[in-house]
Amino acid sequence: MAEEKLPTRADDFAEWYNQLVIRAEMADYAPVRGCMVVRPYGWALWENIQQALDKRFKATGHMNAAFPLLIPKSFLEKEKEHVEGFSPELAIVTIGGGEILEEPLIVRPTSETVIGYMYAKWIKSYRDLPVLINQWGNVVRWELRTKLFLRTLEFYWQEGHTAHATAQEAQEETLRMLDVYADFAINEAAVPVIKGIKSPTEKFAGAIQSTTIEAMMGDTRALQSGTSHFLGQNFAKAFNIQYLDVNNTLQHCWTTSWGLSTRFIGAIIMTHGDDQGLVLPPRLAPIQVVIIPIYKNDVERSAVTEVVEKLKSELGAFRIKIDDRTEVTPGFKFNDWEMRGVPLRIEVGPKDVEKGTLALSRRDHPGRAGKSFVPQTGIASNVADTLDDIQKSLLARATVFRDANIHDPQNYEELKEVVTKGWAYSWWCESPECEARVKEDTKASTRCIPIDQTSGSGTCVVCGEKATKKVYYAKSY
RNA sequence: CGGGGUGUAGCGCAGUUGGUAGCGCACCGCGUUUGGGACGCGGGGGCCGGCGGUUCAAGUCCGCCCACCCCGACCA
Repeated sequence: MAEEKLPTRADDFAEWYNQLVIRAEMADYAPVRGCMVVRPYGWALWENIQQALDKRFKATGHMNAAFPLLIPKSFLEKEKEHVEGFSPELAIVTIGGGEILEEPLIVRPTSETVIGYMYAKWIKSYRDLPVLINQWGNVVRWELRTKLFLRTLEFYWQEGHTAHATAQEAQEETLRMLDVYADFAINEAAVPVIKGIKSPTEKFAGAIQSTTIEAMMGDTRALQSGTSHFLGQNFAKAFNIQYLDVNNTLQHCWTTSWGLSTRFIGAIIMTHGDDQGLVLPPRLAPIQVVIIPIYKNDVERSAVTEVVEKLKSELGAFRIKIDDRTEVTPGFKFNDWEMRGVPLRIEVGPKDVEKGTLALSRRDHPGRAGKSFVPQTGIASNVADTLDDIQKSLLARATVFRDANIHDPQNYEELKEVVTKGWAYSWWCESPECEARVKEDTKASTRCIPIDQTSGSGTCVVCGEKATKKVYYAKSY
């Protein structure tokens, strides 16, 4: 077993995160620098994320497919911004089967190019549109500074790629999928997110416009948790994705792409985690209820086991785990499962057998504070209600925390102060110079221009010029 | 790639003026324990990052490499 205490978040948030990911067995370091192994407990969480998203993708008319890992290097070069954005972080295969390849292959950093190539083959007529495809897969980006889940050389994600007849349709798709991400984040992961538009300097390489869901982590830094891009006709032109319209005129398609990655696991950890460890949202938690039998001797054991068996059948609708390890004490198990973030714990001991009760502990109130004694009868509906309540309270708590750490600086000096301890929400004249100046002075970047903002105008907090949009500035992961 | 740091058991560390390696946790066995991180006894485990040098003798001194971590230029 691991050592007893994690560093606290206040002491060292980065170290808290690193140790927690390892000790909760979410992931581990792989032999290659910057690569991670996602362990079964972490992958189970990812599978629940996948399910929640995939259901939504299907409901909005998308189908899954699989495109290859290897892409001809020349493909990347067909879109100018795209190649400039990605070339520094490409892994390139130059030898295959012992022979030097005539054309090097890149390990996909994202799949716009191959998918664009295929779409050009498949799309002939307006009747073929829209094409709505998603792929679940992995990509490689040769990052310099890595951190488990948040930034690794290889990561797992989904990338949706769609082609449309009109710009408007493609823009609608971009926003539709941003809504899907926000709905997923808020309602499944209990992670409050802000939907917004990336500044031109922060957008995806090759996009006309990128939108994002931004979340605030427990140290107040921002995390881009999902993105959706309107690609205009950039890739359609680079790959000749064309169709004949109703008037028999050849047109370029309008395309989009959108992605959410295993980074989101990091978002969940850093949004809800506390000094005891992980706190997983009930709807996504691999284990929703852990049951811990407590007994001193064989007589007690058989009586307790009987209750546990009954619980097992009554709680069939939930993801449960019975921790019947004999080599560790109940006290150890309490701490262990709290560290792993299981939302609800049920303890069954001799006293409960006698009184017809159970001890129920909520993870969102760690330690003895979250423990209450409840009757065995009606446990299934009690569990359902409690999980639901935990889900709600996690979202509420994270939202309160976020809003308490968004500031409204009145001038540039205040902005510089505020971004050291939270986010700034300020008028921005939309000039890249002001954006760059803030980054230079504070390390905080623009996160997004939120979509939901009241119209109006003010003066740019940096230069004092007229501004019609407010933007979030924050340090980010 | 620039600045700083660290390499000794799975992890965290100690190792004195050079004398052939130890502690805590984890792991294995037995017993007692078990309602908030149990205890006793007994075990297993090391090319001391690598190569070379000095020396009768190097974890320790010298040189050169290598790896990793932290901080600065890029990113879901």
